[in-house]
Amino acid sequence: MKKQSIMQISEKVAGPLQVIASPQRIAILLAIGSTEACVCHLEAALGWRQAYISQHLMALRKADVLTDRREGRFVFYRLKNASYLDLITASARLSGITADSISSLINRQTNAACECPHCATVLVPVGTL
Amino acid sequence: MKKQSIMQISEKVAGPLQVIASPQRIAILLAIGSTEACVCHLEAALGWRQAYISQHLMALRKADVLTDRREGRFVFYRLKNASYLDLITASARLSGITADSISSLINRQTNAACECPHCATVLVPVGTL
DNA sequence: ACAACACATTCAATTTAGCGAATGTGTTGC
DNA sequence: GCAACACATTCGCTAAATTGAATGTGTTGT
Repeated sequence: MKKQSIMQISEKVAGPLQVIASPQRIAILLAIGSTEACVCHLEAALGWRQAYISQHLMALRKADVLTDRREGRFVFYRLKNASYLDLITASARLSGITADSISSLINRQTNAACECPHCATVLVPVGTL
Repeated sequence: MKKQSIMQISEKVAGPLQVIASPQRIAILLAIGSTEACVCHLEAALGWRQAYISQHLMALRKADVLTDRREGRFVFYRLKNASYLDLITASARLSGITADSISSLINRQTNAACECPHCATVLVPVGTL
């Protein structure tokens, strides 16, 4: 009874880790951060092919890590649970990375190379025209 | 500069996660817990082949997760950094597992089915003879 | 309705991890 | 020294994840 239990629990615990445990997935989650981000934003931030990003997003969505929200032609992704960032931060500490260099990546909200409504609005406020 | 940085950091962050992210590895780390454990202990606790356990231990040792200490014929393994248990606990929370059911697994020190010096000493104290 | 855009999905090939089987290494007791 | 014990390591096969290429779907503007 106890021996079954430890493996049953371990399988559940491993679930979230297995989906996240890849450099690409980590980079995506960091790029999304605590806000929401569209695919074009991630394209600009990471410099990868669109289809490639969508593949990872699909996996993270199926694993219940991300939620998506459609707004016109754009689809915005957001962490379903902010604790995933804590998991990443904890793993970063174990890798000898300072909390600062992580949070500086997490907190960047907009990307100059991204043309989506969210980023564009911030970059070109109405008052300047 | 920034784009390179996010992938460099992500690779480092993914490191510890990739080694840990499997039900077997999680079970081993839980079985070791915050103390040290010999291979025979893990054999008794998990019910796996010895060579199979050693394979996982080897991987965890190469990834700097575990340290080993030889004492006679026995080799005792210990977490190199207790924060790995925090990582597991954090992932457990994300899986909807209570902290209690995790800590109850972590804290079991001895195993009746294990014949190693550590367990045997505790199970048969000198005063009872 | 059609073209352009933002994103999703499928398919196939390559790479990689998981795991059993066999064998090797270091230690103790006789 | 040799046999028994505790553990480590290598090899090879199978299963699964990764990723590029191609294509599909939904939305907007005209």
